[in-house]
Amino acid sequence: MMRAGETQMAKPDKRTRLRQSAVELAYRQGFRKTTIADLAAESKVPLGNIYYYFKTKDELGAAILETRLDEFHQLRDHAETLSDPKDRIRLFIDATLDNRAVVAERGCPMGSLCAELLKDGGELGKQSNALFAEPIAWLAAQFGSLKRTDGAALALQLMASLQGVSLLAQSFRDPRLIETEAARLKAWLAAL
Amino acid sequence: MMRAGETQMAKPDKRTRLRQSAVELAYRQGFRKTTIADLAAESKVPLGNIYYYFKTKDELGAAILETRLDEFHQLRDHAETLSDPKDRIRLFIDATLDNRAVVAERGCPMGSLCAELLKDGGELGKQSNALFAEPIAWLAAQFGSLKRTDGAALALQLMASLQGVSLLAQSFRDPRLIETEAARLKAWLAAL
DNA sequence: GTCTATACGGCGATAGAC
DNA sequence: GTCTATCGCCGTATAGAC
Repeated sequence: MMRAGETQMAKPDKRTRLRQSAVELAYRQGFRKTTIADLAAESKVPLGNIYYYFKTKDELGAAILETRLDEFHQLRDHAETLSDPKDRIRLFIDATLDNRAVVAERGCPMGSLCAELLKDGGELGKQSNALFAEPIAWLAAQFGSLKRTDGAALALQLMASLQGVSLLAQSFRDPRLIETEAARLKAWLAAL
Repeated sequence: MMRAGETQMAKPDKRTRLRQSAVELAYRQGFRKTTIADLAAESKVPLGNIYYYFKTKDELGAAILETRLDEFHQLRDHAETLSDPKDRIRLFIDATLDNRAVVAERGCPMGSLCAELLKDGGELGKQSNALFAEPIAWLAAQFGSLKRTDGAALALQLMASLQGVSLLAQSFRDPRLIETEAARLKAWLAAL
């Protein structure tokens, strides 16, 4: 039991800490390679206790996906405070650009996770689809606001470029690839 | 000692069978998820005997990378029988396009392998770099033959698009994404 | 709700007969 | 070179005291 006075100052509750640690570990070393013992060490929650919050490792994977999707939702909500659809799309490109240092080390937070879960072939692979489907649908809507009839195609093209360059930047451990491609994509966007 | 695949023997020897089965299994279900027992079943080589040919699982991984790199070399050699650099690049694009059905199921044979090995964080991840580095260098040379000074940038751009769309096609299980992107890339190439 | 100890299975790798 | 049996470790998950 928590003593009085610890409540306000305490770390986030265990479920939240577990989710955050799981997201971090899965991003750093992969979901499959991350063991419950790893998670126990990172989150400082005893191994057996983890199962009180997440009954299986797959439930943990679902929570990770949910967290990553929430991150996109926050980006989207921020972007929608801008009135120009091109500015909104620029903000999306900037999300990768601003993260280029870590992307060059670990890959795209969404893409590398999807790639892994898709190969694993379980139920999580199918669920991971939303991580691409939602951003693409949103991007397509933004391109649609620009009176383009090919919004869906443009959204796929943009997403593919960002995913591809993230993978290449990771392979070459070189964030400059992302700088180059982001600049090109912004020029392309401006010219649309 | 003679290695099969380098001979004209009617029936591939065990080493070759093992390598081929390992490539197939790693592509179908991932390298990490593939167990030596899986490989024994697929190749019909008894489990213990596998270790006569490959002392560790990592050696098997290195053989898989070598095989995938050889596949690119064959494509490159075929492409270099063509005199027009644009035709050579088109052949490279066609490699993904012609494979779109299986790419939409399992991802790009090179890209999905690199992504997995990079996340795993071992020595194989670093070795996998050649799978991107060689094609990109070759593509850059082809663009260079077109008197472009930005050949390296164009090569990265093309490779990123193909890798990205392969991942998206896999996620959506839809080979048509590859058709659309390949058509766009060919038009882009023709207009260079 | 929390935590220690452990069950149970599967994995890479080896031993050793043939 | 080949193959069966098995070792030792490590993974997920559970038992059960507190």
